[in-house]
Amino acid sequence: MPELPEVETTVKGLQKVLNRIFVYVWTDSPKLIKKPGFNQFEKEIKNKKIKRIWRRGENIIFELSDGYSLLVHQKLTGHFLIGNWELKTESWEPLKTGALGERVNHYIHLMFRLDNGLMLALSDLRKFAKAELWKTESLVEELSSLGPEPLEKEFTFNKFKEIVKNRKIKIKQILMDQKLIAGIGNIYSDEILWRAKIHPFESGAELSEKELRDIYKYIKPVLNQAIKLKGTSVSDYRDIKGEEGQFKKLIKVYQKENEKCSRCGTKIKRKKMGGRSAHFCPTCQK
DNA sequence: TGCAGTGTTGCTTC
DNA sequence: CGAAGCAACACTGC
Repeated sequence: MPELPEVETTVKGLQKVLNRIFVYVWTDSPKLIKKPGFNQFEKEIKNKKIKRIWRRGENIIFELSDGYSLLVHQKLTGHFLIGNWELKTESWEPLKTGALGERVNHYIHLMFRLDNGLMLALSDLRKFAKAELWKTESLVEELSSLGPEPLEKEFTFNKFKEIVKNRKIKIKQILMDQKLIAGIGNIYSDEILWRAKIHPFESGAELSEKELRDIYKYIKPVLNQAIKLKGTSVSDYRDIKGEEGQFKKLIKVYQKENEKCSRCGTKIKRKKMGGRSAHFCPTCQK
């Protein structure tokens, strides 16, 4: 599910577990806990208080007491749910209700019981999501290898130009590379480039100053608008209340192969780029 | 029925 | 060094 707007939406929803304490953790896929092993994870996270919940790129970070931080990356289909359902002695009884009903239950692979009785659950159809428990200090250092946050003031046009210029890789790949710019993925790179009228296969080094300005001009507005609409729902993505994101109404090219470009009527094309799909209008994106 | 495609990342290979 | 391919997994849709 997640690119910056979806993760931002999730982080906002998660604020309601601020100051809560982890009292119990359950998983049916210990493999999703990458650091440390599950047993140690369980031992260390117990009784830690959630002091701050924030986002860096597509990563969700729960800053905990005693100098620990829990990092969750939702990858393709992960999403958090908060509920007040009960824990039975023998088995967990996750959501009886909810946007996707029983379907959701089946995909919950990690659950935390909080000190006020609420459950914090991670649902993840494809099981690509990861959770890691770090010492906050080393996590901060780790995260510093990510590119700048595109919505921060410091992400100026000059900064953007510096990142793109002289890079021979395709502009869409530059936008999606988390080490260059953090938080933009397949959907929003397609959407930004359509608005800027730039072909996704254009190499960064070959873009003119004007073209760079056109791209830059749309990065923040597209992301901000998507945040306002709580992101884009593709298949299983839901916000923390189980609601779908509404940005899909404003999607112009992503997954719209063979539909007409709303600007010029040409059929939208899909073309492979390194195992992913790029969607674009072959007429207005040059 | 089978296979290509799906929001991401990270490893291996050339 | 870069780029490409593929694997992690489960499901949908043509």
